[in-house]
Amino acid sequence: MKIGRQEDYSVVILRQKEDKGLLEYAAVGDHGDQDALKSHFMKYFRLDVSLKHLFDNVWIPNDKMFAKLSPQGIRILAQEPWETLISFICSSNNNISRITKMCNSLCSNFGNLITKLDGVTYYSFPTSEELATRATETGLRDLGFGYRAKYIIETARKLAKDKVDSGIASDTEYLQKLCEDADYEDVREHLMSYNGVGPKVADCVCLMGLHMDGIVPVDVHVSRIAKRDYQISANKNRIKELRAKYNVLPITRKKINPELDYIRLMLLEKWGSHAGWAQGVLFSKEVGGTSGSTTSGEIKKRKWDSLEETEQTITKQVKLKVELSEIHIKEAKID
DNA sequence: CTATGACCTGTACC
DNA sequence: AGGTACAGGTCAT
Repeated sequence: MKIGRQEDYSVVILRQKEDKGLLEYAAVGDHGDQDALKSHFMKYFRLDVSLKHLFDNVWIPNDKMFAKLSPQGIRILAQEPWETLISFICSSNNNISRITKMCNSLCSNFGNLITKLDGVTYYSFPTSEELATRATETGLRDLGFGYRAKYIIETARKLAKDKVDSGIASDTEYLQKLCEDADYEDVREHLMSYNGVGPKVADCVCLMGLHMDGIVPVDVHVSRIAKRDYQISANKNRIKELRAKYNVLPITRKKINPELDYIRLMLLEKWGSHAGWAQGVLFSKEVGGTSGSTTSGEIKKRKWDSLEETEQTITKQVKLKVELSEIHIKEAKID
C-alpha cells in the first residue's frame, strides 16, 4: 500500500488480536515517519466511522434485521479509486477467488516491483498508463482475463487520456477531483462512460473508492435481500420519475436498470447516510463463506513474533495499536 | 423500453 | 473421468 508520499510504496504486515479490537502493524522498509503510517490506516480502515454507533443509534432502531448482528468483522475500506474501478470491472459475472487472482496478475505482470519479503515478491497496482502501455487485449486474454480484457484495456486507455486532457498525473487524484464539483449522479455518469462499467461497478467505485458512504451497490444478492427481507418491489410511478430524472444523463439512461436503481434508493432511504456500510454488513452475512469468498489458503500468515530476527530487510519497524469500532484512535508502542 | 442471451474461465458438484 | 452449472454484470439484440 501507499504510505505517505504517493510514489512511495511499503509492504505492511498486519495482525488483529482475537480478544481485543486492536490492530497491530509493522511496516517493512523505510516508509517514512510513524505519523504517516498511522494516518494512512486511519483513512484506509475508515476509523472516522463507528459501526457500533451506526448499529445502536441508526440501524437497530429502524431495522430489526440488525438487532442480532454484530458491529464487528465487516468494514468498508477506503481503497484507491483506480484500483477499485479495475477490480470491479474484473468482478463482473465472476467469483471472488478468480477476481483476486486477476488483480494479483495485473500487479505482477504490469506493476512495478516494490520489495521481496519472505519469498513473496510484491508489486504495485499498475497505473492507467502503465496498463495502457504495457498490456494488450490479447495479452490479457492469454493471462485468463476473458472478455474483461477488452474492458480493462479500453478503460485504462480512456482514463490515461482523460488525465492528460485535464492535466492531472495521478489516477486517484483524477477520479477524486470528479467529485469536487459534482454530485453522485454526475460522478456515476462519468464512471459509466468507461466500457465494462455499469451501474453496479460504478456504485462500488463510489462507495469504496470515493467514500460515498450512502451508496448501495445493488447486485443479485442485495436485490434478493431487498425483495425477501424488505418487501421492496418495483413501483411504476417511482420508476417513471427516475427515468425522467436521468433524461439529462444519457449514459446513465442507457445503462441503468431502473428497478435496481429503485432498490438502491429505497435502501438509502431506510439506512441513511451510511447505507453502503449497512449493505456491506448484510451482504457479508448473505454470502460470507460461500464459493471461493476467500482466496482458499493463498494468504500467507507470517509469524509475527519471528519478525524481528528473521527479516533483515526491515530497516524500520513500527508497531502501533489501533482500536477498531471506535471513533477515536488509540496509540501505544508495544515495545 | 423491457426482456433475453452471450460472454471467458476456474471450480465445485453431479 | 467428462459434462454442467454458476460466480458480487455488462453489452448487444
